[in-house]
Amino acid sequence: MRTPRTDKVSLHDVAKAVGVSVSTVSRALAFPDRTAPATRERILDVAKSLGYHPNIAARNLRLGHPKAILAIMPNHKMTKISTLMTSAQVGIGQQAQELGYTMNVINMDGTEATASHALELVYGHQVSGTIVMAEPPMSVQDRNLLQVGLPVVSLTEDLTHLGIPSVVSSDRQSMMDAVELLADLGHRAFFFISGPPSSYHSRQREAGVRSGLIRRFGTDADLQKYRADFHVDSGVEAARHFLTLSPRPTAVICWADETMVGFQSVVLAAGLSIPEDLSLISFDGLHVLHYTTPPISTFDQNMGQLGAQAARLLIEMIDQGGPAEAKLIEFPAKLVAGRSIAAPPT
Amino acid sequence: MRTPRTDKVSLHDVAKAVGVSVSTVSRALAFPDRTAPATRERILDVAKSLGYHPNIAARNLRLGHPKAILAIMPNHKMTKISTLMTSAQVGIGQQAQELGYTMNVINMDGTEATASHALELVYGHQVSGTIVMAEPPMSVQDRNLLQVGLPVVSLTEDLTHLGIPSVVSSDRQSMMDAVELLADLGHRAFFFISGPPSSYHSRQREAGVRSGLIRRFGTDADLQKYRADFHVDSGVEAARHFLTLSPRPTAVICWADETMVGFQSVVLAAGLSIPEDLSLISFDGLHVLHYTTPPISTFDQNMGQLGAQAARLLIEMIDQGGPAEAKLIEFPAKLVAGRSIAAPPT
DNA sequence: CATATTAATGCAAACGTTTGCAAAGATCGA
DNA sequence: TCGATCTTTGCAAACGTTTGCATTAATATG
Repeated sequence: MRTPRTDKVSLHDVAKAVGVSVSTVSRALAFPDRTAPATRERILDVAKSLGYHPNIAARNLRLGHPKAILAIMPNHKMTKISTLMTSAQVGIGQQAQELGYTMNVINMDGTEATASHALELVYGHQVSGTIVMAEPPMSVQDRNLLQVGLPVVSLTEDLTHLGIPSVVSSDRQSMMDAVELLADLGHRAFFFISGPPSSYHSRQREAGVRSGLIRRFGTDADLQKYRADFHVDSGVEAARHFLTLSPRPTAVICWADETMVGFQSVVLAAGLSIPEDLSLISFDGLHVLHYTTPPISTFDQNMGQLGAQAARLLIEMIDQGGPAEAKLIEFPAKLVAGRSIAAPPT
Repeated sequence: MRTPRTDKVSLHDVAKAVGVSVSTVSRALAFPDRTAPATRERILDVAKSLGYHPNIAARNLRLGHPKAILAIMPNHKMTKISTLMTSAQVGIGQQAQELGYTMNVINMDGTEATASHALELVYGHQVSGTIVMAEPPMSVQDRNLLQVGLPVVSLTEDLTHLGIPSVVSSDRQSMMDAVELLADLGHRAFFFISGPPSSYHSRQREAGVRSGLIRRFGTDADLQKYRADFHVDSGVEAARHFLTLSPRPTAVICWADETMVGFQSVVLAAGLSIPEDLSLISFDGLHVLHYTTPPISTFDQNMGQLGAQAARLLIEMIDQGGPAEAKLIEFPAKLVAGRSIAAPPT
């Protein structure tokens, strides 16, 4: 029967060339000591000279696992300057590679076509597990990421309530620390820039700020709040609002570095001095915050490490077959000091 | 013979359930009109109720092509704040998806293990083409990205001299435009911050600056130069050097936004005013430059578009079988005006 | 009604591997 | 020298598809 030409050299080809069966060739390559030295050598020679390279797809089909994982990246349009997710991807990829897995990547864009494409990969047995980043586990028509039965790990969001093991940063604790730090310097009036209420991180971080205030002062009455959004422009809006306040809070805590960049650009342009007039601190650890004027203090998440952990966890689940307990792994974020914090003006 | 369990439902399963042969099931799904309405309906029903989803890997094996491309991302450590390559990846992924391809991603890290892993993917027929970004086409031992015979496209670097079709930005032309712009404002003393001489882009952009000067003034004698590197810290060093110059040039052209961010942070801290004392312009279109104080003018590359184009080109080559002519596709970069340019101080 | 044409289905091979089992060949102890 | 043990190799099935060809059933034609 007609079959697509491949001009590739297969086990069969080298077997024929050596005058031996396919199985011996396969074994000569996989278990060198389970085959006679003479034949093995001949086989290796011919394989090399013919330019044989095993077809991994065929092997994986036979073995019944694709040895590949899927990384579902968040919608790129949400964020203009953040490099967080790239770091996460690098971490995932490196770890996967070390464990013998390849990485497929899908960048979400909010369209159904893309979600569908992602599901095609998992339903089509192209990958044996998925890491979802900052996106709710999707479903399109009758297909659903959670129902397919393949392992899933959530990175950056706590989805343990859905039975999904999750790797996250210590949002809450870091924000409590931020409050403590500012309070120690003498600040009493706080301004928190949140993300959208739909954002897990925003909720966590706001909760952290409030807990910090309550722990320290017994109340969070001195907290004013502005609801911003993911990307940098919403920080601009937050700043415009902030400038209308009177009296103005002296300490600004922002839920995300990207938003903070927008905020800072406006308050600087308005003539405020940082940190003399205003102390700033935020969360994420974007490298660019070291190079603003002044550098801004932020909690670094080390997303590479988180990504690697997520990959380890996922592949562990894959290798042991079936989903494990939905545990939560939390990494502490580490304060990277800038020069954006000082005592409030007297 | 024993074979790994998969608990997946295959064509065979639904065929048995319906009481029909595998081939009819396959056809019922692929060519609905080439099968009797009654059976087709029965098959579709059973397939759905059993939860059948085709195994794409098996299909691709049979068809002889993996329907996947590989994106080789540059070493992430080179760059701390740039989001360029992420945009490129998004563009590639979207375009690939539209054309029915999936995307594997490898983030280079300079280790041989990673290069080896990438080559494993292409030699193992896991992907049918490769886009390489800002990395020389790698080779490890007897394996070489170019010799395997699969299509390769270079993104951001001109590798046409190696026979590789390439998609690039108009580095040269943009830099000539930058010179023109500054000269029109009255600048006569220029400072160019280059990247490492090994960088294709750095060479191109420097050439552009020199051509621009020569075109305008007949000489590039008034150009001073500092050799920086990829990432932001080298911009810091460039600035330290710049501050020692006397008299100082009034116009600074930087080869890359990331480096510019470092440069700016230092000259601002040194008390210089931009653009009153110093005009700044650079290249890449990083979004964060809109939010520095002041915003910095830069040439935007629209990497998403470039990536999509590279993917189209690659898949075209794949579908037509075999490498095409090594053409060069150049996209013009577009000036995004900040507030970093003005007439020189008198 | 017989035959030619068309539509619907089934058979089996093929994609490139891996591996349990069996067969053949070699080695050895008595 | 003869079974018994061990090593080396081959056979064939299996992973889940697709598809050329053959076969059967249904329909049309004279």
